[in-house]
Amino acid sequence: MHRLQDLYERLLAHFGPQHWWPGDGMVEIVVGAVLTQNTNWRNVEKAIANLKNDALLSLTALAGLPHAELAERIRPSGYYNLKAQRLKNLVHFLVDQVAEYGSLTSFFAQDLSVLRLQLLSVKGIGPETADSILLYAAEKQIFVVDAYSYRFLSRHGLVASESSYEEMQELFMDALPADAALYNEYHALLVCLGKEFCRKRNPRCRECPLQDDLPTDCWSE
DNA sequence: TGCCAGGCCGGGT
DNA sequence: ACCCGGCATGGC
Repeated sequence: MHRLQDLYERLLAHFGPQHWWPGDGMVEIVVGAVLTQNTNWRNVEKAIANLKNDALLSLTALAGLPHAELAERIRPSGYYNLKAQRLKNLVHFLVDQVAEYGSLTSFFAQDLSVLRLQLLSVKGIGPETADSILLYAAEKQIFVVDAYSYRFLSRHGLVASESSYEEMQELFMDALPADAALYNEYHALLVCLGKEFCRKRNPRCRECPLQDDLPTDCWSE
């Protein structure tokens, strides 16, 4: 068994299943993926609630909403002008795809690598956002790498020096069975671990469930 | 109080 | 090909 599989089992045993984005709809997942860029999820929830309360959580509603009104709704998630534009870019792209393929589900049924390149071509959609959409909305077998993933791999000596996003992604995907549900949980567990034990100078770092495997006290540094 | 959160882009070396 | 500033709110 690969080291990364063992670490996964331990994280799962400690934190339990996280069940990220369990079925609130593809549009909500897509919107959340953009809004959570470098932003606390709690702030994103407020923004999504604003949209949901006004029945704006659909591609057509979002596409027809003026920039200022969208920005106002998503204000709590931060970078609201920037994200309003990025959401617009993505929504317009998806509306075009729905027009061509008939539905979001049909569009997402395409080949993974094709979808990924298309998403990355939308301004404001980078690797992590694209992969989050692919994994959590399209349910593709793709591992989502984030800031925690690098610290995790680095701290456990699984990457020598700074690696690219794609290199770290390959590391996980080569070590694990190709399983979207597994990738989903693993990513969520890493975020969970990071939130609790990866804060800089966190005095609770010795309570980290993986502390036994670590050479020093705090694996965040 | 200051620091940070589930990044990405554009301009400068 | 990297490095860096900008983007912005809410929570601890």
